[in-house]
Amino acid sequence: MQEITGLELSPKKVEYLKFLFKKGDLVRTTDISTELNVDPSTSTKTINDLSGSGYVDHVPYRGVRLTEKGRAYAEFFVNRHNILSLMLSHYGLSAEDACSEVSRFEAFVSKNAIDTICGAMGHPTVSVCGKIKHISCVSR
Amino acid sequence: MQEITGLELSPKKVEYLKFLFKKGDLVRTTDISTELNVDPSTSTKTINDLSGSGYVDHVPYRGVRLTEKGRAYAEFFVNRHNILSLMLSHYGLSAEDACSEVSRFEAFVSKNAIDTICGAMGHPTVSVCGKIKHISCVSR
DNA sequence: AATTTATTTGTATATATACCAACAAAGAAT
DNA sequence: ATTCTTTGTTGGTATATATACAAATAAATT
Repeated sequence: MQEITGLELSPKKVEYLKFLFKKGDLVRTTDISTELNVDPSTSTKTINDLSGSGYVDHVPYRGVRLTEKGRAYAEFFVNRHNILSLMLSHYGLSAEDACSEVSRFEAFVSKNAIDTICGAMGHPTVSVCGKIKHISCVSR
Repeated sequence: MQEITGLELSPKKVEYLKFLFKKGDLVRTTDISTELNVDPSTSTKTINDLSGSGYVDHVPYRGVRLTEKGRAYAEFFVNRHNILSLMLSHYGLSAEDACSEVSRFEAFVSKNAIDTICGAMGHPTVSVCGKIKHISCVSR
């Protein structure tokens, strides 16, 4: 498995993986389109992209699920979101504001930066948005 | 002058304004292309865009300068960069890492968030990247 | 089997970015 | 001042991302 830099995927694709991770198992492309407010054809196409680069397996007309690689990335993406939200909440942003602010820029924050921030925080396990796991977080 | 949300311009356009602000006066499109590592044709086109939306004045074959509006935005962009860099440096990132990390995502952080963070920091005047001014920073 | 629903494919649009080649203007040199 | 050189601009083309509508197709339901 290659190194995660954190900058591999566009903001939208990060959303897709986080949603698939949250749902856990086989997910229908229509569920994705509902959740992310896009046309079903859009989610199918994006899923095809993600499938082509190995993040998901897609059985047409059946559903989508994360690959091993996709799961690892999704897990990082969720942690990244939570760590950044926690950070912003330390500077006076409400949970909701922190969360929505982070959603806009999280795709552009590297794994290196997240590992460093996470270490400086003492590897917290709870954020304002959800729990934080530390599977892949290198101690710094 | 309309309210600044901070989300008006793309990352590249933010770079353009920050560079123009740094240079101060009339700037040649070629200087921009050199600084931002883009083709001269690219900088000319982008400047035309920025001119169309009122951020710069462009006299073809002569140069570019910020409008009043452009200057106000650029000033905010520089402050935003510095405040975010300072924030990341609080979590163990070096000045260079903080600065380059922030460069990637700063365009997606709202003025509201920056004002809040800035207030929580006690309106610092110095960052790891440069000085911070507080002209337009609403106290929170 | 027929109909309805879900999904995919094909085509199309919009934004942002950027390169190259062709052209125009400005400044310098004769 | 007319040419030469440098600088700057425009037009054409291309990529990546994200999106949607309409048509086609597969699956599920009656």
